[in-house]
Amino acid sequence: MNSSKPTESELDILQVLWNHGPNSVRYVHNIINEAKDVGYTTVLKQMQIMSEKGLLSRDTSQRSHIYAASNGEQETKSGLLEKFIKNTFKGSPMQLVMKTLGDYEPSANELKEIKNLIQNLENK
Amino acid sequence: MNSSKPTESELDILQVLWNHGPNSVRYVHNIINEAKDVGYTTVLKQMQIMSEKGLLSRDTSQRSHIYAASNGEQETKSGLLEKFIKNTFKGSPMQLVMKTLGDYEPSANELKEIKNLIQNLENK
DNA sequence: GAATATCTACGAAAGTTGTCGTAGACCGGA
DNA sequence: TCCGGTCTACGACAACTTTCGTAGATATTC
Repeated sequence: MNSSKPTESELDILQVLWNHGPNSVRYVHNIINEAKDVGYTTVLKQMQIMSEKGLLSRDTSQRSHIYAASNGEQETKSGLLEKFIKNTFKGSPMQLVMKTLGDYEPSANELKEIKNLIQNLENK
Repeated sequence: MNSSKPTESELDILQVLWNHGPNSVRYVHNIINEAKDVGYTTVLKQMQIMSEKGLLSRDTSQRSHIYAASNGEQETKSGLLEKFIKNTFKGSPMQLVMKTLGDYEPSANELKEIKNLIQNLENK
């Protein structure tokens, strides 16, 4: 259950693995380091811990271990979303949607996209 | 800046103060205790810390201090929302909205509400 | 084959969050 | 006036997160 609730910096690592597929610590560190300054062994340690927790799996057959996300991106984000809605919007997905639309005022194209999705939902 | 980014349990306290107005630790503790078991001094300590952080203000003129939320509910939630979108949805509010609608499939009435909001946004 | 670079493993430390126990002040009723 | 209840303040602790230094093993290069 904890596996679907990564912390903030764990999420950074997962994003890299989701976007680029299974990779080494070196690779992940390079990507993350572009956005924020962090030591190599910091990322290494974090990925080892994530491995223990079950968030990542790893292939240790080569000297440089290859890590992969255990759970899918959508599944994991659904877990985080649920928790966020519960904590911040009293469990009401609608409140979240309404506030997001209100706060960020989507472009005409984006509104179209949403309307399409709503259309699909209505036809169910 | 930190003032608009309360932690989970800080948010619990803020919800009570937003919903019921300025109140004592005793009052807040009673409400929170209905939902989850937590000691009185735990809530007290937390509210004292929130006071130091600036999340709460307090009136100490009576023996029982009265606490009030420093920042508004909508403002605070906007801050949390922004952070969540940044961490989890690469900063894209649309991704969040689409995923929420997909995950929770709102009722016909709720869809109507969203369409109304979209209508309003289009007329701007 | 010696020096250099790269990797993992381990341990430690600092910061954050959430939790309470205890002490001491104060208040209200018997 | 004394006792039980209530209040704040203080400090401590455990769990979790984030960070990295160092050591030792293994490749790579000249």
